[in-house]
Amino acid sequence: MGKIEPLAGRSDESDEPGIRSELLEGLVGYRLRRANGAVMTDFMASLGDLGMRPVLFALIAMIRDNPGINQTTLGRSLGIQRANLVPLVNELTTRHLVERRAHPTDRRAFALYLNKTGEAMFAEAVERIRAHEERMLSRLDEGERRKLFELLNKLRAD
Amino acid sequence: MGKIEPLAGRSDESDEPGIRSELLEGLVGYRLRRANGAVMTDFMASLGDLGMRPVLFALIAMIRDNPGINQTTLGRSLGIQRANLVPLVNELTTRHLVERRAHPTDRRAFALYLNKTGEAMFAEAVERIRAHEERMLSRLDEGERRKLFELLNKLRAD
DNA sequence: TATTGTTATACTCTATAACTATA
DNA sequence: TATAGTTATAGAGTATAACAATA
Repeated sequence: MGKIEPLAGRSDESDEPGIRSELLEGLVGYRLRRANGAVMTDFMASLGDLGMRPVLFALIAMIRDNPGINQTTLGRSLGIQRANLVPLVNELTTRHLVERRAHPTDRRAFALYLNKTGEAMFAEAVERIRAHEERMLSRLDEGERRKLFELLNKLRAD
Repeated sequence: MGKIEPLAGRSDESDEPGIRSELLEGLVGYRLRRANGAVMTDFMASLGDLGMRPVLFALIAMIRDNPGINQTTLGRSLGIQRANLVPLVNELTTRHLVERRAHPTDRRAFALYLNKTGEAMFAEAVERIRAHEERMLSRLDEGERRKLFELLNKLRAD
């Protein structure tokens, strides 16, 4: 049979007519950047009016599922540096979504908890994110979705 | 047989022991953000000393494969807004990697070209990116790589 | 009127170094 | 000595609005 096609049989994957972008389209880094950008844009369109951003939701979700977690562990879990976490947690406490309580054993640390307002925000956000995710994955069947997650997981080396 | 496992059979995908992150790990948005971050970090570690960043390389690669392209088309092809493209192209011209020439038919526009220095930079960057990409995809076999690209492409709705 | 390139601006994310108070 | 949280700061990506020159 013929030669192996570069990717999916398309010689020009750019949306711009007459513009070649095969080189970039063949790079995971580029694909991830574009896919990530598209998802971020839809996320903001879906939850922007709540004042929710991807990072803030990640914090809320982690604090909810790990009540009493401290900032260092939280940051390490999400790939966010301690220093960059501070203003984010500040934002959440200012908006009364999260509480900093005294840590039971370590007086250097805070124990983070979601409060009532935070729980309500989480519920509303999760609901919207469900629709948002469904929109992003709409062209993939169940098997493809599993496969995508599996492959993205294999990619992660962090 | 038994119930369907949520994802890949792991109940806790966090790297932090005792920390639950199933909710986030089940979101494409989160997976893409983390994968993208890991790839960006390795890219900078691999090409940072060249003064190369993912966006700059994307510009160079596109100008190389589309000599004479104008800034608006370039930006649209890469998902970068015209206004944000200006300082990036400025940086490339200042470093003598790219030239702005008069557009043959449209006096409002510039025609962008890679010059000698730009070609050399492109060659060196491509070589390093090859190794970088291989590193990122090392845990995926050829079939998995094809599949990943196919699925990422299906995801893109931009 | 619409489009190209541009300026200005603001927000967010990320990275680094250094400080304090506790461990 | 090391760690948790913090402050300060700088770089980079992204978004919007508005303008001059040209189509």
